[in-house]
Amino acid sequence: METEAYARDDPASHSYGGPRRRNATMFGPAGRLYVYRSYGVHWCANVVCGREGEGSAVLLRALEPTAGLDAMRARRGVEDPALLCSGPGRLTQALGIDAAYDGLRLDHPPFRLLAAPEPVAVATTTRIGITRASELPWRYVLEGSTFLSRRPRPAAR
DNA sequence: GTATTGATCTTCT
DNA sequence: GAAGATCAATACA
Repeated sequence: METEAYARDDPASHSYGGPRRRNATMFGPAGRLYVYRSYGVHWCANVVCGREGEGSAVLLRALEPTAGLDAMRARRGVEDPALLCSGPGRLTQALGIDAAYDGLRLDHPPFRLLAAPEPVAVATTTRIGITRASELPWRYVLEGSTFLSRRPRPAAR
């Protein structure tokens, strides 16, 4: 439901400044998962894209829980589906993703790659939660979704 | 309702 | 020793 793009020549990106130990996965081949520790508390998951050595990735900021709701609730300790995966740290906690998943291919188990069921309406906004280059319009959300990391409104009434 | 802060890890200076 | 692609609890209006 919500993603953010990070590029090589992007001051907010981990790949900014070239390959290092932590961001090695970002510079690997596309289609892998890049997992890192955020603020010492959360895990964040990215999909590596671009060519090998390019160092770009897409941060998964929110998704709509459609399966395994009970497992997600157990891991999160939250009931409301709208709060299960609405944020990068929440998302990884709900899915049980940690450093062990860093570098894994998304087209191999335990993951699966599926085609989008239908065209979706995507809105573009500025990025969130970063201190550098936050003005770049590289955040992409599903139009009208109620599962975003920052709600547009407390449900129209 | 908005604003502030603690938690606590990895990397970099 | 500081900063950071965050979250949730607490403080304040």
